[in-house]
Amino acid sequence: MKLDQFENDGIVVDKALGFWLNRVYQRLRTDMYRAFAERGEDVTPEQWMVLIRLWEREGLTQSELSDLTLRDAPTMSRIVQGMEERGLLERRKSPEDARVRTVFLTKTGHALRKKLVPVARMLVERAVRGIPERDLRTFRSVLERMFENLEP
Amino acid sequence: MKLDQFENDGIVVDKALGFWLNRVYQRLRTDMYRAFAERGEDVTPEQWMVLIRLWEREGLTQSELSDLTLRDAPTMSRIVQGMEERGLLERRKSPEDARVRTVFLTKTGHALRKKLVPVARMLVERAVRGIPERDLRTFRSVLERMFENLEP
DNA sequence: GGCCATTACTTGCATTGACAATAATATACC
DNA sequence: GGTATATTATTGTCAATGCAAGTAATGGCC
Repeated sequence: MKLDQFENDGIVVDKALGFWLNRVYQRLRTDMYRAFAERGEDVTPEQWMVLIRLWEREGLTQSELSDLTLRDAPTMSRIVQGMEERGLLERRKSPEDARVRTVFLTKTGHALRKKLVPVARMLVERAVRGIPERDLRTFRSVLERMFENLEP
Repeated sequence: MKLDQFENDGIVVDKALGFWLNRVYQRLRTDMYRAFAERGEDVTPEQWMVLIRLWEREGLTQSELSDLTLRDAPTMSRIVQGMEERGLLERRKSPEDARVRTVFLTKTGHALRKKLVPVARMLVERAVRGIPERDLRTFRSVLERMFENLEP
């Protein structure tokens, strides 16, 4: 199908930023999920984001994880619940504040680091293959600027 | 929170492409959904993509819509089903091929065009505000290249 | 000390999404 | 013509998401 084929009051669909962002984001996400699954690890990209944060620092609260990953509280609640059921982490009631649940990795959760980090790195390398470093810097700066431009 | 704070075997999280893609895509999507909702139209961004294709050409089959929007068949089946229940479109059995259901807009579906296109255009304008045209071209070409680099 | 707003988390509901499996129909090939 | 294969669409399952509403605990303020 030829690109630039659909025009709607000036919105050329196949050139629309949202269209391409969705396209690339979705495919990147699916690739990552499949790559993990192929290695026998049923870890979603969203769980991966949580793992990365916890490898760096354990004992984060759910709301800290929400902020760091830009998910709302209900979503984070369910993600960590799923990860707990899978044995990747455990939640402990904070002794200082009974409302808070702090999150700690299990042995399994820690072990995934060695296994999955190279896979993720390989995916990124493949995604950016052949793209000049200069263009990637521009790409990133445009993303950051777009993010600032959007709703707070 | 300072950026570049989390490093995992060389993956600097807050610089990671996937992280930023997700960030921007998610926020763009949510902004669009809210902008439509504020104007009283309960249209999701995914339904919006379908509308755009149908405004351009009616009578597309579900599988054509799947291809055009990069959704798989079950997802498209449910999206158009939801839109049909909302009265935005109707599905008709193809006379040539009994397996196929072709999709046509209702009056309501057509009417949304005038109402929502300016909203979408406003969102894009806000998102790219202050970004040089040159950088946007680079941005788009990087997205396209990344898409090619990923799984077919 | 006691009310009240705030915060942390959970649950409910609806949509999107991927994958697997199924039903119905069409096409290819012998 | 008849069987095998492919295509179109649907349903089921599970996870992620946003919003709204609810629960529990904290903290401020009088």
